[in-house]
Amino acid sequence: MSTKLEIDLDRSSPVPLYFQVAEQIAEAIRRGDLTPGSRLDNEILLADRLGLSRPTIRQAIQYLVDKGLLVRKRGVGTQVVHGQVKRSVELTSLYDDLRRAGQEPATRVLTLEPAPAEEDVAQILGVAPGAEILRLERLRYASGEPLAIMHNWLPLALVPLTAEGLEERGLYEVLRAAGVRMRVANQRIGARAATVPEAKLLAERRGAPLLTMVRTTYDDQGRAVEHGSHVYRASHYSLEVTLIER
Amino acid sequence: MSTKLEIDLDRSSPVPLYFQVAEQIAEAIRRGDLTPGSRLDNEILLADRLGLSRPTIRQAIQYLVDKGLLVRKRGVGTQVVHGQVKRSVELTSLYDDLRRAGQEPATRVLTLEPAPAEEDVAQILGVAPGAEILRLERLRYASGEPLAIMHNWLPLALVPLTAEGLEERGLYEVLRAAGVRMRVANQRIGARAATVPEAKLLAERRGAPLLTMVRTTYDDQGRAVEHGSHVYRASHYSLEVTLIER
DNA sequence: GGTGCTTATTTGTCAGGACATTCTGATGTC
DNA sequence: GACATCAGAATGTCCTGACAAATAAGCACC
Repeated sequence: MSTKLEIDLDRSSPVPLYFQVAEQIAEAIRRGDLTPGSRLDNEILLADRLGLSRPTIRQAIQYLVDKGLLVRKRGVGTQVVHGQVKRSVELTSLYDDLRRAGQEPATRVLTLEPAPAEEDVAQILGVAPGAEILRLERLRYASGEPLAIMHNWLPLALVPLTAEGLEERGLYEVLRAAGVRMRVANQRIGARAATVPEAKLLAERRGAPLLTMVRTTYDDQGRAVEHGSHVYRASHYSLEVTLIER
Repeated sequence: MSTKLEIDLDRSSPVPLYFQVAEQIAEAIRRGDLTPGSRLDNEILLADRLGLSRPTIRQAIQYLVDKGLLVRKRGVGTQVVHGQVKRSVELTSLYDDLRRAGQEPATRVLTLEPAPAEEDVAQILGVAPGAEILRLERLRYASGEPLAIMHNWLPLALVPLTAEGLEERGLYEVLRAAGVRMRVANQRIGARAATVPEAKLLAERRGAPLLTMVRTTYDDQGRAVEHGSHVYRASHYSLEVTLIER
């Protein structure tokens, strides 16, 4: 199976060589040039052909193995995985997900104000109880229908937020644009029946099943940057997660 | 912050050196010898002190960065993350989760029989429509209370399953013990109201909110090894997921 | 006193080589 | 014909060495 797999390298580019290789292999898989189950040339041959060292090739392949596109087996070789692996787990927001799905999302900001931190939220965000934090409440629509009620709490000094900005872009996008580098998120996903006010906001019956998600996001340094408690209309939304075991 | 951080290496052990280093650093973090925010010695110094090369040290650190325990910054150094990062995402089953939480789980096998594959399941598992596959239906209890109804479909030739085996161990444990190496899982999580038969089995009211999960698990090669459709009592269970962005 | 430049430190990337381990298939033996 | 043994091939681990890029701190200059 010696698919010749053309790879162009640009040594003057600031993009690392291993990443250039990885992207072009991934692209070949997406395009179908590399079919599931087909074997890649061995690392030494690849390195030789591209004029790179074996560690660089290994780094490229390792990157794709971590993303779940390739499988390595010692003594055998490297293969493209069978089966359609969806895109890997990412730190995305509901807004991003909806946009990717082609449904133009809309947001109504219900609350955006500083407020003293309740004890539990204060502990999660790592601030003193009673300290001022930003409280944010939004209603998210997709295709004109209400979809989710979203509560968020953020450290006050983090980033300047405006209602206008939050109605045009997702919270994550705003944070990222402001230079916040989110790295770890802890999510607890559950379900419960809608209360009367929730039902009213979401155009559901009282008692309708809601999907709930409580999430805390940490940055680079492990500092909490956002804590959110959201409810989704189960009839209109579900969450997708892909797990990859290393 | 020159925490001395003793690390013993056993060069005669078959355990890779980078892994020995990684485990002992992780252990030091767990023990509290390395406090959140503290900086590790730089890679070159570490390599020197342990008599290892820098790539080996880097591999050890990279392993822990991927697990979310450490953070690297160019020009700055490597730090232990602030904040309690729960254990990383893993391919675990409900059974494993319950056992870890100290609740002795119990299982009642309702159905365990070969059956012709419906079209949708056949496509997911990659077999011909109408081919024989194994259909499995279980009721899972925790602390004596019913918790979940679990439907699974598996390729017939995969592994011999017995009702006795499945009442003593989780499905994942049985599969793993039989040499199946699961690597990727795709989960869709949602919620809906309980139907009457579901409510009866789970000791809930009709219409009670249920957490639903549809999952397909793939092995090493990307072949589907299991497809499941489960419902959980939302009042008694929630899912936890940790995302790490690389 | 503040601003911009320089410099030291640290991780990121890359090269090339050596040996170990594991898996597959072929070969040989009983 | 079935089983054990062996050789080849591929990835896994580990080494040494070098330069690049980003960050932070100190320093000179205005």
